[in-house]
Amino acid sequence: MVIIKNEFFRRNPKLVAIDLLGKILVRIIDNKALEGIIVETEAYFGQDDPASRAYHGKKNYNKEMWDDPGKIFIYNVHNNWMFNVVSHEDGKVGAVLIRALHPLKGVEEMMRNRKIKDIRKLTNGPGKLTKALKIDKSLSGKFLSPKNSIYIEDRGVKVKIGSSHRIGVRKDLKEKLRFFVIDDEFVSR
DNA sequence: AGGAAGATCTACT
DNA sequence: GTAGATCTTCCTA
Repeated sequence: MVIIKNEFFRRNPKLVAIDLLGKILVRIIDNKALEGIIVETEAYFGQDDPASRAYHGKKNYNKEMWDDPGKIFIYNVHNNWMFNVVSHEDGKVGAVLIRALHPLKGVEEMMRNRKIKDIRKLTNGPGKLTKALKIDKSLSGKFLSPKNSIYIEDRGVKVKIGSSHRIGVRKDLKEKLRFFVIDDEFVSR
């Protein structure tokens, strides 16, 4: 039961993406905890990464990526909120996108937020998990912290990790930057 | 004012 | 499994 500190995110986003698998994302709503194991992530770099939001330089909608590691960065795509954590070494730019969770606690609450009954479709995609956990733009720019009702814990869960190219990306890098837990049914696709 | 977006849902072959 | 409609932010003009 260790809450992850901001320093965890002060390194290459690829390493952060790998290390986040098996960690627990905790979201507090009305004093109740909604929890899920992180089972799918993607790493994004800065201006040399054509798939990154930061590729075209600093803009209003992406400026958080230049901020300190550990900050939450949220953007909207097709009416879906994408949940990222700013991750980079000093002087660089980058973020890790959380793509899927394996629900642990507060499942009833999440189903109500999503208005569905099938648990397997509850949090198996980036836009789905933000709705289930009531994450939206208002959290963008805040740090992961119990103070802000959202944080990540390490409970020592061990997972088998696989990798692939990123999803939905038009111009991907050669490197494989999507990481997921092997044999977990909550991984998207 | 117009358009595009790292997705999701639904309805099928 | 794949294909097509969807509809909200936020960008560029």
